[in-house]
Amino acid sequence: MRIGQLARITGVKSETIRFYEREGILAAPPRTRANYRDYGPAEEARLNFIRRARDLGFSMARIRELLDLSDDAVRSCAGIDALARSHLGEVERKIASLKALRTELGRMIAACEQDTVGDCRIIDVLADITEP
Amino acid sequence: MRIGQLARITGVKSETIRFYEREGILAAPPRTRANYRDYGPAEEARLNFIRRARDLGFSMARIRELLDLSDDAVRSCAGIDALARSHLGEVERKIASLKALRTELGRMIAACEQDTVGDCRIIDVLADITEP
DNA sequence: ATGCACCTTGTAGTAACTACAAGGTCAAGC
DNA sequence: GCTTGACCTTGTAGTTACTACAAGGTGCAT
Repeated sequence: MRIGQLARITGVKSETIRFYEREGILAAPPRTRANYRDYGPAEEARLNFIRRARDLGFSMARIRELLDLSDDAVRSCAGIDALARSHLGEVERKIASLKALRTELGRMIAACEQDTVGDCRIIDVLADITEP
Repeated sequence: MRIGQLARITGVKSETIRFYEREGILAAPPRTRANYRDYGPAEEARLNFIRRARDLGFSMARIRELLDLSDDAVRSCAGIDALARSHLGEVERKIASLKALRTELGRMIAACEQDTVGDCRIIDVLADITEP
């Protein structure tokens, strides 16, 4: 498929897809006779991954590392282990923060249902999550 | 406290704190005789919140909305409810994605412990999470 | 009174997009 | 066969959310 269709499917703009290629995070696909980029389903999956990871607040450097975990068999098991553990720590922290946020938002909605506005503790709710 | 100490405590650079003030996401604090910004614990909590929310991939506009939930009593209960529900949806989605990522990272680490490298399914793991 | 660490404003640079300009490609319709 | 329109190409410039640096003021300790 061409870049436009891939953009529609993934919700990532054509310009951004080309940007990812320039940054080396997405491989340059084969070209058609007309010099158009020609993508397959593997690129679609990879692009969806990148998009989600960005939405979760991972930097491009961090995403590059995650993709490396997936890409090369070159890496040693010890290397994979260390990298995966480090990412796992970040993921756990994010989950903890989001759960705290979810609880507070749920509480506010519940209070509203009873028309008892009650003050918002959103700010305090993330206060004791351990440092990133 | 002055901006430097607030920066050390929160891990947010002084320049970034001033930037948040310019953007109206953090109120301008009182000044000392020497025209230095003078912060209290409320600003510290707010700043920690902003920092965590950014780390979780929320845009500044979205954070502004969350802080508005907390700030003004002006808003109607219906307004609070709608906004909180919308944020709750985003939070739930992020949690689901992160849990999938956590599972896969855990699987890879476990495989490594048995020296059975096994291929990485990180990319596929976020594939079926519903669209943001 | 002179370092020194700290603060002030302002401007310019970075990361990760995003938009736009100027032009090439190609299937569809007249 | 030629044009129209949707699509593609590269390249450059703008946006968001910082980040770094310059040029100078403040104030405590020697």
